[in-house]
Formats: sequence, structure tokens, C-alpha cells
Amino acid sequence: MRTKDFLRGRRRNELSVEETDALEDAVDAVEVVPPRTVLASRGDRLNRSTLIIDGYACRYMDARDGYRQILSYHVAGDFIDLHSFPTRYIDHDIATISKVTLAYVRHDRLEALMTERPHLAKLLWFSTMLDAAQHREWIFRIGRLDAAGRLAHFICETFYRMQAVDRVQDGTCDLPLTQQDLGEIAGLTSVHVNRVLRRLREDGLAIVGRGKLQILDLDRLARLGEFKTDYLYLEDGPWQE
Amino acid sequence: MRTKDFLRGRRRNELSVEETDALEDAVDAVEVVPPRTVLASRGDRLNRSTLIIDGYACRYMDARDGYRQILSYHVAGDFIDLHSFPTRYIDHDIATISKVTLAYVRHDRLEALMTERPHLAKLLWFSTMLDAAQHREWIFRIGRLDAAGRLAHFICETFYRMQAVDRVQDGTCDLPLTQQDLGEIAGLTSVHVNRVLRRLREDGLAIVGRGKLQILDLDRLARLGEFKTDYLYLEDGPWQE
DNA sequence: CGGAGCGTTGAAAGCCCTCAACGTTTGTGG
DNA sequence: CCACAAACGTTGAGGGCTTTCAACGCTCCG
Repeated sequence: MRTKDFLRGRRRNELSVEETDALEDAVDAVEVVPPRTVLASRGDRLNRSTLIIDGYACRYMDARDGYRQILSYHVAGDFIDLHSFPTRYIDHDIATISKVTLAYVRHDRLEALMTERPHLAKLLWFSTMLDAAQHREWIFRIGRLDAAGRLAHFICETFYRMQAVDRVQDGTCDLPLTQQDLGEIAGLTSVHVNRVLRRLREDGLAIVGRGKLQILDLDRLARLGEFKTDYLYLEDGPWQE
Repeated sequence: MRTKDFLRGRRRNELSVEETDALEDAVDAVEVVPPRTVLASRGDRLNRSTLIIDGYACRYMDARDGYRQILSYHVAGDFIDLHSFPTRYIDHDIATISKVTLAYVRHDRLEALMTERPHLAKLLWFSTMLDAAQHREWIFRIGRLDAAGRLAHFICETFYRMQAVDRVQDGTCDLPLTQQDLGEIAGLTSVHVNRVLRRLREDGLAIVGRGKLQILDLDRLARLGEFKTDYLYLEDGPWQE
């Protein structure tokens, strides 16, 4: 099932069998895309949206000086550009990070779902609100935390998201990001990311490198990054009925 | 008409007369709230959403050290917490900045609109995507720009948004923010905001103070803040049919 | 096996913060 | 209407976190 990771670990249980089938049925094509490939550019008008089946991607904006700011990091189950359905245009760039398997859903199929399945539509809307909630945490992270806090916060967020889609084993998960990427996520230089990661490693908090993330002390990481899980709307949170 | 500023200057024209009436009809109560009042707190479960008829509000998160990070700034026509309809909970705090006139729409009315008026529902969804697009620009702003660029970017954004709802006269509009507030928006201290604003004033870019914003040179401000208008989805943008 | 990208480390500089003091404005009550 | 207090705005000096610049080691893949 190509859509099995969509909202997995979040509010997947609110999807009925019929809705699951309807969503699965709306999936058009499946494609494998190589790493570091641009999927869409600012200003593009899209007529389909993209669900990550497996792999990693990000959204970003380029700054004048050649640096870029990564806006969001996406894993399996993420509808990477569902917002282009209501907005029609996208206002940032999207690219793969690793090799990625993608599923496409045409916007006319979504249009039909809006009228035929309003409850499913509301869950699609909800999934774009998860993005917005994450955006807000990123603003907080970059605006108010120091370098170590920013990376700790990102590590916590990524770990919980990976756990939600069952991509964690023995406290370890994939993290195919370079130190340059992490700098573009946290608003830091790669040099400083390197120093901070060493500190996190030496302090027994987490080991980041070689495409992997290993959590050593999630509690202390969360404290350092002032991290709360509520905004991820995980299945065991207080928002359950 | 209480909802006249909703999506005004953006894609208001896509609302049919019937949809406008339906939205207007969904408005429950109207209330006036004093400045600096907390409207909702992280973890609250809401059963209604709030449209600003007039005045200014913001969303924010508190950090451990007593500082806070402002996540978004809201003006007339903004649905300040429409995202709580699909998410049910809110994951940040909301407060007024000035005296504000609010209109409430109960979530059960929105639920009905989802099934009865899917096109209107899609426009409501779109309006929450405007928020997300703004969030992304804030991430870019804080992550990649220096202090002057951050304030210039915020000034540009605010000016265009105020213009969209017809709150600009002679290049001047209300801006009831203290330098402390601006610091909490841009991830800076109020002291440094003060120094940067003086620079902007002396360089003939903008005058900020006494509750007002006066634009002196929008082009240079936009260049300084690397500001583009596309993400605001203004009525005269390329996204028009 | 070679090269390019990535990671690592050091030194110096810069942007912004912290601390502190004082001036200005605003709003309220006598 | 004035006086006063509190909040806001302004300015200077010093310090710290992060950047910049530079060099070198490592790893992975063709």
C-alpha cells in the first residue's frame, strides 16, 4: 500500500477503510528520483501533489549570497507539496536529499475528494497544518535558541517523526544530511555545526554522522532544545478523543 | 459586513456571492478585547475560530529564559486560529497587541461548510496556507538575514499586507509594536532593534515608531530584506487565472 | 587509486548581546 | 491641568557566540 505511511503515528486511525481506499485509489504514478534533484521551483504551477513513499527531501529558499535556508525536512509519509493544491503555486524550492520513491496525486482527484469525502479532505488539510506547526517550531528554534539548542531541537523532532513511521531501531535512524545541510537547517555555518555536534557527542547526547542519527540521551536533548512533542500530534498525545 | 477583510486583496474575488453570504452567516459573535490580552494558550482545545475585524494580534512561544518568540503578526481579515479547526488543539499562545474587534465562527458551522460548500472550504484551507507561506518566509528571514535585513523584510511584509486590506495612507500605516516586540519578531534584542531602526531612518528607508510605520524607499527596503511579494498571493500576482 | 566532497581544527574578526544609565513619552490620578 | 510614575526609547562600553578564512585529514565512489 503506497499511502500506508501517510499520517502514520499521527492521526492515521481517523482514516476509515473507505477513506484509505479512496486515497490509495487517487495515487497516480510512482517514481524513483535520484538524490539532490530539484523537484519543483519557486513560481511553478503544479497540477499534482507528491507523497514520499521512501527517502528524504526538503524545501528551501536561496539567499542572495549563495547560501540557502532549508525550510522543512521531509520523510516517508509526508505530502511534500500538498499546499500547492489550495494555493496552485509554490513559493519556495523543493529538492530530494537521498534517493526517493514518490507517489503522485493529481489535483483533479483531490478536487473530487473535496466534494465526495469532506472528512478525508479535512484530514488532508490537517496534514498541511502539521507542516505549519513544524514551521512555527522552526521559527522558535532559530529565533530563540543558541546553536546547541537548535541542533538538539532538530534532532528531537526528527527522531520522533522517524519513530512515528517506524524508521527507528535501537535508538538509531537514518539522517542523510551533511553538516552543511544541518547548517542550512539551523541557520549556522557548517564549521560551527561541526563543533556543536562534537560537543553533543562528547557530552553523551547524540551521535550524528555517516548518514545516521543515534540518540544517547533524549531527555537531556529535549531540555537543551526546549523541545515539546505536542506540536507533532503524535498518536499518544492529549489530542486523542 | 464583518468578513469583508477576509482574503481581501488576496483571492477574495474567488468567493461567490453565496459563499460570502454563507461565511457571513457563519459568524457567531463579535467581541472587543483590550490590548495585550491572551486569547488562547498552548494546549487549549478550541471549538471556534477567530477572525480579526480590526486591530492587531500575534502568536508566540515562550522560551525558558523568559524571552518569547513571536511566530506571526495578524491584522484585520486574518483568521487567527483557523488551523485549530483541523487540528483541534493549538500548539502555541495567541494574544492581542492593540485593542481588537473579533468575530467568532463555531467549528460545527465550519464542519457544515466542509460538506455543503467544498469550494469555500478550499478557500478557507487556502487562507491557512497563507499563514504557512508566511511562516516559511519568517524562517528564511531569521535564519539567513542579518538584523537590518530581518527588520526590512518584516517591514515590507507588513506594509504589503496592510495595503491589501486598505490600511495604508500616504505610505504610512499603523504598527503598534514596541521595539521589544520587534525584537521578539526578528530574533533580536530591543537594544539592537533600536540601533537598526535608527540606521533605517538615517538611511532614508523607513521610519518606525510611535505606533506608526512610514515607508520612505520600498525598493531599497525590499533589496535589503531580500523580499519578494509572491508568497503573499496578492490579487495582482501571477497566480491569477 | 585518485579525486572530490565531507569532516575537522585553529586563529582572528565581527555581529549582536549584555549591562548600565539616562532621556522621552504616555497615561493616570490628584 | 499638572505631576508623577511606569513603560518605552536611546546611547555607550565591553564581552561572547558565531562567522570567516585557511589548512589538512578522511571517506567514498568512479
